[in-house]
Amino acid sequence: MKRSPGFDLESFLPYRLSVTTNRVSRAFAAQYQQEFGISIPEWRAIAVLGAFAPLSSNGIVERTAMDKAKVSRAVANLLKRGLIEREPHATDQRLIQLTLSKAGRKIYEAVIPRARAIEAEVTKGLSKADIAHLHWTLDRISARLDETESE
Amino acid sequence: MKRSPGFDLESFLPYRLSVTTNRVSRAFAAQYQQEFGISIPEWRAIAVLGAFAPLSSNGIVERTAMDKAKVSRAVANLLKRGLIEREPHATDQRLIQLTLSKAGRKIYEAVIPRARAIEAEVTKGLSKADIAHLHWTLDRISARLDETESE
DNA sequence: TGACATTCGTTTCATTTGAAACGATCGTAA
DNA sequence: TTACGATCGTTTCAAATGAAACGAATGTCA
Repeated sequence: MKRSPGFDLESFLPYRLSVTTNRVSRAFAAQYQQEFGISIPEWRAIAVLGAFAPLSSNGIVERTAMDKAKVSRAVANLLKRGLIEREPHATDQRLIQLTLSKAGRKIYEAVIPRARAIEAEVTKGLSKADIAHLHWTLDRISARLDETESE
Repeated sequence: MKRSPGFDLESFLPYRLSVTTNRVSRAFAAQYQQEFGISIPEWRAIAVLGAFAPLSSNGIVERTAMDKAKVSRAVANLLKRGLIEREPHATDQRLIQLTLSKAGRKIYEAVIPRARAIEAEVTKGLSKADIAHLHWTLDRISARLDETESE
């Protein structure tokens, strides 16, 4: 009557994903933190502002998969440190247009190559095809989650 | 002088890993929470105790990649709820032998097939080879992190 | 126009988190 | 034996987190 023989947590996919991802996140956070003094939420906000500014806070929410409270706090910090600038939206007073400041863009341009370097380091030993396959796999899983969550 | 043209956060591997993994974790946490009333740290402790009991708290730490504070809290909760039992180690008074109780094993055996089912659901559409490749890829990344961190 | 729901962003609240301090126990070496 | 450092597990503390409440602004529809 003994079921589930030899369940192995270490080969359980959600566990493996979680552990590996957390390690990667830590490695990155350490870099950003010590070299640029920014957290991961702040880095994400800077990244999308660098590419898509001007954006509202909600625009950042949509592009970073962070909830609005987190974005609000990240934005508040970046404003306090003068890395982004805000100005009211022309017609919709609820929206706030956010842009990288001079200093913010400087950090953006310093961080990007650094980020790419760390990404390359982590994926060293993987071929282009391996990496493409990983992205494809993550896409498939995400798609499955979309289906599952909307049931 | 404009560097880093078109950096795309959504194809940035650490970001993708983080977002996808968090979604998977949430989906699982919701299941465990509502069906069995246990958190992810608690579930992990139960999982390794189910397979390797008796274990000390430190044994759980080593097999779950959680820090000892987290394990300590999870163990305290499971004890309070009568899902695990503790008895002193024969020779080393610092160690505490932990085992699943009757009720704990019941939950363990109920959760395992459920966990496998959700895993199967998330990986639906992926072939055996795809999943094997994903595990292999995560192994490679972990190995790279091992090297990087020990430098 | 007015009433009502919705959206935006902030703030509050309870919970979770990891780092560090801690007491207790053990191993080791003088 | 007696120090001294290491290990085990708990607890404390400050920071991060997400859910929910909130005020302000906009959209919708009668």
